Parts: sequence; structure tokens; C-alpha cells
Amino acid sequence: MARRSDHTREELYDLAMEAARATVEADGYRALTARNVAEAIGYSPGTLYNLFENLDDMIVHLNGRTLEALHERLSAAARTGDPAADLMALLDGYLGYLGDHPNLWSLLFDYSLPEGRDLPDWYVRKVGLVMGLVEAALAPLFGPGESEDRGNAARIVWAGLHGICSLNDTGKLRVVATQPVRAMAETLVTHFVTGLGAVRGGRRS
Amino acid sequence: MARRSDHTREELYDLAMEAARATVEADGYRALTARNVAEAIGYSPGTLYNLFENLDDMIVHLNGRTLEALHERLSAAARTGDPAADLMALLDGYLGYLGDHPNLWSLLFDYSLPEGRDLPDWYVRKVGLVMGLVEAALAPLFGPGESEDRGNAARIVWAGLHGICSLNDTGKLRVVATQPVRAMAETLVTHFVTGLGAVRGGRRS
DNA sequence: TATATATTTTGAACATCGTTTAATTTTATC
DNA sequence: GATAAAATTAAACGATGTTCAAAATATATA
Repeated sequence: MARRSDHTREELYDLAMEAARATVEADGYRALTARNVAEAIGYSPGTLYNLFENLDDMIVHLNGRTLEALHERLSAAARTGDPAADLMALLDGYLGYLGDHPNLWSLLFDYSLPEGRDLPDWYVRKVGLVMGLVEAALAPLFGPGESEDRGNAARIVWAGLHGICSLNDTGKLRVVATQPVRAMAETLVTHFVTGLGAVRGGRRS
Repeated sequence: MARRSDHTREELYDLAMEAARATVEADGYRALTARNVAEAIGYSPGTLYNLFENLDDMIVHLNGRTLEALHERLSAAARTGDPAADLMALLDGYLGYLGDHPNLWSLLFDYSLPEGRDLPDWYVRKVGLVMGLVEAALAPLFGPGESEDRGNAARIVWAGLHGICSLNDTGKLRVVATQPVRAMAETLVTHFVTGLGAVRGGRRS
């Protein structure tokens, strides 16, 4: 009871990833089990352990794909050269993706590896690509030799934006009626850019 | 094979919460199982289902206690009336708690209820208490009739701060070497307050 | 005090989970 | 066609959340 060359290893990997994606998207991350994915692709659970180290590893790979999709969506935003405006465009893309794929977004950000285990390098590199888009939007505020400051600012904006969406998503921000997420994110971005401009304008002039 | 009045229901609740806390703190949230907690308090797993609706419910209760502990720690910070300084003091408390109880902090913020289920009101109220501390720190920047704006600003700062710590904790911010988390948080707070002051100073003068 | 009732607590069971492994089937090699 | 290598599987293991009838205790009633 075994097969071969129905699919290559790469095809199998794609099948598994696609099935995992569909499962999470349809039924949430709690439905992402080895048996569910295996059944969806017509293989036994054991086969998945030929492709991934374990389920955690599979989730990291799936999150890697989600990260790519998010990057692609954010890349579609046009660049005007105005930091605030370009960040708003990124915000649009981010919230758009979150709205279209809430369960994948949840898995991407809420999931964390067991204690001790670190994210693999190829994953961190994908994160870096997304961060690069934020850096590019902030670029006009920085001089050519200030790439480190620029990178840190990008990380802060990215993380702040994520915090708003994350807490909102899990209901941990819903203290009495408040602004919608988009407005909060806009306020964060504009105020941060204003503050950044004030400090940096002073330093550079 | 049963007992009674070894402990009252309240004592049992305390025992369970304490055992759950110790388990998470020592071995991470993945070790928080019904059987582990039951064994730690000398009762059978079934008894836990007299105290909590299910494990998710137990986690929400534990997170409620964590929230109280965090609130207590943040309350200890002295208030000077200078928003930036007071926010830094809160930041100190926040990072201090995170450093002392990383696993409890993880469970508090990374855990999310299954799709559809909402956090109970008593929990949201506890969140509101913590948010109140941030609001108090920001208060000097707002007029007496602007409590809504003040609340929104507090939520934004709180969420932004959380985003930085959260992404940092899960390794999703570690793109090449960068600032430590404290510096990022400080930058976020100062720039945001600066931006907020610029906008609001204009409106009020 | 003896009996009846109500309440806790439990052990055992159920379905499911991640993961491992020996056995089986297929493919590739000679 | 026989042999070696590789892929796939079924079955099993231990552990999980959760349920529930039975058992044990406490309380109320007589």
C-alpha cells in the first residue's frame, strides 16, 4: 500500500500547503491537523512527516507562504514619495489582507513556536522583505547614511500597526465603544511620522 | 471515592488557578493541560469541569489574574504629570513584568479564543483598568471634555507598545541586528506623544 | 439516631491529537 | 526477473479535552 511518482516531492509539498491553507481559511487554525491535511491530499498522515519535521514546521512553512502573499499585496501599492501617504497605502493593503484572510492572518501572527525554538533564517528573510516596504515608504525622512535609523523606524511602525490589529482581533481592545481599527492605525502612523519629522527635521537642518 | 469540604469551591478555584499559573510559568503554555493541573492540586480532571466551563475558560480566568498582577505592577509607578515621563514609567513596569513572567505574558497576549467566542465582560473590564493607567498618563494632553480622544490615544499607545513586545517575543522582528525592545518602545512613545502634542497643541491654543 | 436527598468527586470511557515504526508496495538497478 | 532502495502506509503509542454514570460524602428530614 504505497505509491510513487503520483507526485514529485515538490508537488506533494504544494498539495499539502494548499490543503493546509484551505483548511485554516475555512475552519480556523484549530482545524489544522495532520489527519485533516493528509485526508485532503489523499495521503496518509505519515507522509506529511516526509515533507515536514513536524506540525510546527508545517505551520511555519504555511506562514511563510502567507507572508509572501501579504508582501505581494503590499507591493501593489503605488509609491508617491510622501511617507504618510505611502504608509496609508500600506495600511490599506494590510487591512485588506486581514479582512480577506482573517484566519491565515491569525495563524501568521498569533502562532508562536514552542519555547526555545527559533524561526528559521529563510523565514526571517521573508519578514525582512515586508519590512523593506515600510522602510521604502519612510525613506524620504532619512539621509543616505541613516539606514539603521530608518530600519528601526520601520520596525516600530510595523510593530505598532500589528499591535493595533492584533489586540483588536482578539477583542482585547474593545473597552467601551471606540474608533475603528483603521482610524487608530491612521492616528498612530500620522502622529509617529509627525514626531519623527520633528526630531529628524531638527537634526538635519 | 469522593470528598467534600476539604476545600470550599473558592479554595478549589484558587488552588487550580495557582497550579495553572505555576505550570505555565515553569513549563510554558503547552504544559497547561487539565490532567497536569488536576494532579497538581490532588483532584481528578473532572473536578476542574465543575469550576470552569472548559480549558479555554480556565485560561481566560488565568489571564484575568495575570492582568490583575500587571495592573498592580503598573499602578506602583509614580505619577509626575509629564505624559512622556509617566508613559516611560509604565513602560518600565510593563517590560519588567514581561521579563519576570515571560510565559504568563505570552499566554495573556498570544492566546485567543476559538472563532466566534468573545471575551467575557468581567475580563474586558479588567483590560479597561489597565488602559485607565495609560489614559491617566496622557491626561495632561487633553481637555476635560475630550475623554473619548484621550481613550483612543491610550488604546493606540497601549496597542503599539504591545505590538513591539509581541513581535519581538516571537522573533518576528529580528531582521538583522536592531535596537533592543526598550529603545523601540521609547521611540514609539516619544514620537507619538510629540505628534499628538503638535496636533492637539494647535487645536487648543 | 436512622433514613433520604442532594452534592461532589471520580474512574473509566470516547474521540481525537501528534508522532513513530515495522511492514508493505512501488520504483529503480542490475 | 531478481535485488536493492525508496516511499507510503496501517497500526500503534501516549497524551489530549471532555463527558457521564457510578460512587462517596455531606446535609436535611424523620
